[in-house]
Amino acid sequence: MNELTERQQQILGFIQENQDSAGLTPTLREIAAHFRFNSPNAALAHVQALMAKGFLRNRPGRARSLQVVAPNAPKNRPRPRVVSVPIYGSIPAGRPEDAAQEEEGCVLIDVTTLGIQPTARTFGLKVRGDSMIGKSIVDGDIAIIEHGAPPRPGDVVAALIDGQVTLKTFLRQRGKPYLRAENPRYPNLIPQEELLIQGVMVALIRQRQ
Amino acid sequence: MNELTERQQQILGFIQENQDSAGLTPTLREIAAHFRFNSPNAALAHVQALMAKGFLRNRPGRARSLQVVAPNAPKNRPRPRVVSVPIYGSIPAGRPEDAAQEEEGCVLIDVTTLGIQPTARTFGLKVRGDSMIGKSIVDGDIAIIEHGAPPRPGDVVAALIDGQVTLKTFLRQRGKPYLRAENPRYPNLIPQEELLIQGVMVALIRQRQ
DNA sequence: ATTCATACTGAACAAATGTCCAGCTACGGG
DNA sequence: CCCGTAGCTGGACATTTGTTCAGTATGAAT
Repeated sequence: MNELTERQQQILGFIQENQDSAGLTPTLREIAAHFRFNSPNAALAHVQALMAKGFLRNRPGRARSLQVVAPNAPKNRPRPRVVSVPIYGSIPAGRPEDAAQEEEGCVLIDVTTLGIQPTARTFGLKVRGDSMIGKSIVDGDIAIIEHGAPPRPGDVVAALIDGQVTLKTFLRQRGKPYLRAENPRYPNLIPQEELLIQGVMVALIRQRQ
Repeated sequence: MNELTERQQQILGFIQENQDSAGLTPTLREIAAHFRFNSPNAALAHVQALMAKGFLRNRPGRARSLQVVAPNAPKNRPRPRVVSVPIYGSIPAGRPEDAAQEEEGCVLIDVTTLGIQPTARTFGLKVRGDSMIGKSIVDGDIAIIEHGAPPRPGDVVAALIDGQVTLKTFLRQRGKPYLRAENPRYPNLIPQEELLIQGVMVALIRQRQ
């Protein structure tokens, strides 16, 4: 990986900061104005060097099309589709998108990682407690749930129980569905009414404490 | 909050999808092309309606300056920065960016989720085996490693042992570092030479099998 | 029948923006 | 001394892009 000059690092940082804060990719003239260049060509020269070194790419001739590329990413790899997955601490009732719910940020994941359709309604569920420790799902983890997907036996699902959404393993016994906790300290759940499955867990994310 | 017409919802969604996936805000002509309008003015009319209803804002006269304003989202929320994290099955030796390594795709995660600096050198490591089951890290998981971060006692680290990179818990005993497997079937590792730490695990991702 | 809102078409223009060319200075290495 | 690289200046041009104006069609409400 080529080293960046000091000026190149500054310019790359400026582009990144603008995209983070204003959500707007700066133009060559805006970059030139920031660094007090008298010409957009100076900015263009640095940007071209950064592109040659694999830190930036653009769409030639298109306005504000600079994109920061992670240096270790393979070249010309089609950029995977990212979905923004809201994370909920709990979902007391109803639909994930109810505004009254306790939202705890979001996470961006590409759909290939999740193995789901880009249009799927997906949300994250903050795991509380240790009922799923047998499947190495621990307190604080974030379960990525695909809403509306029909569960298969063995799937970890988000189910609505007593007005709370909780994770359990979905199984069938003699054709009847039930939910199994993966911790012997918790009982299985055999619903008397129709089971309300919010969705199936498609991925798990654990963050550093 | 004003209701959106069907077409307005479609156009808003198109803008959001482009920003999420391509990271590039579409122009009025690109919106018109997508919806097969014959005139950018049609797209402009919808965009102006969305701005009047508070779902979009722009910088007048500036290219690609449409920004989605989520009515329920906090104001001025900084857009999360996504890093593309390459996933390696193993890292036999040396540096993660060695091209000869066995790469198994990548994952995009925003840096806030990872809790790291955007410039950090980060890679994913496919977990093999069950040596870390005591910390609920199982075979097939993807450990997101921040390269070069100094480990603290208790951190899970990617260490180079016998030419292989493996995950272990980093600890010190009487000032000397050693590595603990989180499975009683595996011994602790007290290195005779300097410990080669590739990085610290900052997150874990588990995908549906 | 009229009015209003929605959803466009068509054309033109000004400004923004990327790109190119020619050129300069300073510095380090051979 | 010469060459290559980095880091700019200055200017010009082509293209992209936002914006404006005038207009039509449709459906719903009055």
